[in-house]
Amino acid sequence: MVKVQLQDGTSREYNQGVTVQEIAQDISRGLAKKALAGKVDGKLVDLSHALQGDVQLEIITPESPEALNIYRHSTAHVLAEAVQRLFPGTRFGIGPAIAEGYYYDFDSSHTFTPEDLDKIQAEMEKIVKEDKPFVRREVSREEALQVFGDRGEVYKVELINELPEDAVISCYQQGDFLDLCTGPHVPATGKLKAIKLMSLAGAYWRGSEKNKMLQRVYGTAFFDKAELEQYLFRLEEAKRRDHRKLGAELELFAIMDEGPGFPFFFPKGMILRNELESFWRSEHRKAGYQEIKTPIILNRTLWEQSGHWQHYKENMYFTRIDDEDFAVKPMNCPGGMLVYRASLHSYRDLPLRMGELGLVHRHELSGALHGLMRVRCFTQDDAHIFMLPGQIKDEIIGVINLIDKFYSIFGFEYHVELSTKPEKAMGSDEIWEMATNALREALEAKGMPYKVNEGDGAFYGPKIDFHLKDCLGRTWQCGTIQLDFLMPEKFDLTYVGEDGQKHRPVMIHRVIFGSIERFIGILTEHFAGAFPVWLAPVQVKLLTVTDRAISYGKELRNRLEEAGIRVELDSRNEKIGYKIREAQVQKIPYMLVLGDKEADNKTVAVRKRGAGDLGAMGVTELISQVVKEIQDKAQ
RNA sequence: GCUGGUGUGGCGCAGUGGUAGCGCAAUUGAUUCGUAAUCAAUAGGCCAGGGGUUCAAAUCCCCUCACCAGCUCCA
Repeated sequence: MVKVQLQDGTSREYNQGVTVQEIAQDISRGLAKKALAGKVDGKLVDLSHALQGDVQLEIITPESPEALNIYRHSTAHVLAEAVQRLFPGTRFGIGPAIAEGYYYDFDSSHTFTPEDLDKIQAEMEKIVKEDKPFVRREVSREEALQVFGDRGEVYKVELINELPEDAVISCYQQGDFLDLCTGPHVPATGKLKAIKLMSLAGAYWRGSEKNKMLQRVYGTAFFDKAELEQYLFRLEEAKRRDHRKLGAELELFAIMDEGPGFPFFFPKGMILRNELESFWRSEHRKAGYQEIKTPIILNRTLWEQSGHWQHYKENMYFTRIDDEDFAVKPMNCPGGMLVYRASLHSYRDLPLRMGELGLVHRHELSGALHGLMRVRCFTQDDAHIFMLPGQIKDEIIGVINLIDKFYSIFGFEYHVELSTKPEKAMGSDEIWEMATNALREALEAKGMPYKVNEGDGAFYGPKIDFHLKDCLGRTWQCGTIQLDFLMPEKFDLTYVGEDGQKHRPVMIHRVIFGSIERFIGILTEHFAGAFPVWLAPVQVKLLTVTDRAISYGKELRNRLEEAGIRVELDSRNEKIGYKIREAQVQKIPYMLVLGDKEADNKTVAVRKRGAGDLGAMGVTELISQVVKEIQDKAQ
């Protein structure tokens, strides 16, 4: 007999070898029907898993957090089987569940087309109807190599060869499709209800561009059709927030064929930018920063000294001036170093925080460009903090706090990553370890959860990265804090210590927005273009009902302008509904409807974005309300 | 950079070998009207660019560019 402790705390006894499915059946028919998998002592298993000893057992149903991944992973196997049926000879890569679905990588002589996706999906639905069981089998390494080797599955063989010595090797089979897989899976293909193939893309085998590019099919799956529909609807909604679309509609910016990756900012986009910059300047003044500006083009010798010439060349643009090599700056730090070095510093001056809104240019791969999120020239809200070794932790924490303050004002959620020494790096392992530990300590002192991103640091130092999400949930690095012991060395930076001797300062590179361009992209998607009043390019729009209200409209426009409000007057000969619609589409926060009544009583009829018609209000009252919202940076 | 897809007036789209179309926007005229689209007229395109096939190309083929999705890479 085995004793099985269930999730609700109760225990039951069964004969040895009882399966999870049988236990579910024993508990209730409803549960048995819903059951997808089991969790034995914290480990996910199939429903067919037989229990050999006393265990704790949880039955995985669609309500369980783990269920969707198992379900989607099983769907990926069905996708592979469908491809095997329709395109014999296809070799299989990997097919995991991912955040919003699953994918499977194929190596096929046939190039899949979007039309093929429909065919494959139809085949998948057939497989679902056939309700084939997923059968697990544990095999020896030799057998696994034999089986997959015979089938010509070179990718599977490569995976098997790299499994650790003591790994349990398991295979799953449904119908004629056999896959190397740890599982678990749903009991049979018939469990898969709402499946949809989404897209097609190339993907390098094992994520390395040195390897062959396979064909990846992305799909998703849900427990029922309604959830799938809802997901597809949400996707469509999200696309409406796309900053590239809104940027054009709201006349914020554009990227033209004449400058791929080099954005143009229109007057309304500049208002947004300038508001962000002036907010940035005032916050940084408060936080003890000074501001500098360094040139965009600097001599080759500087880039050799900084190491960029050796480590960053493929991302840089070059030019020649008077027969000498120059480079367009990809980073602001070398210029910042020269500014530090231009004067003598005492330990009393440290920490010295020098900010720079610096325009940098980087040659990004053409395929990587993406609206404002990934461009070839952008403005970093940079700063370099020069400090004593003993000030490191406090300064890092200070920057973390500043970043958090900024992101909170916009209502952004973010996650943090710690990036460690990359392959192409300057400096010794010891220095890197010291710097990485300093960053880690600061994060831990703040009690901040973080993910480690091995090998993703800058070539001169490790970094803490702050990631924000776009409308489709893709994350983009914005803020970053990089600790650097190497540049001060390379540039022979010094300060005079208490002892009268020269010492080496430590430095931090950091950005808050990251790139103003990217930040505007994120901001646009976050607010779906409906910017809070303080950022809105047009804060108040005056709408006249008839031409009789035009002179009152002009008078009001002057009053609002004097109060520092960005205001536009729409005095066209159009119906009020038409003007409202246009202002609404432009996502203008305040509309003031002006007719005979308002002109006679010297009031305004307020229509607020998101709230609708608020009725009449005195002009002074309206002005003070708008001004307060601007000052409070209300969302 | 790689794989696949797309490229038609400012925007959204139709048009698969035989004189380039629709809606919105724009311009002009009429209408002076109270909370998401008044009516009418007019104008606007070397069909991304280049080369080719054909009596004939937006449409078929080749090259280039840009964009989209993903991979790789990074703020």
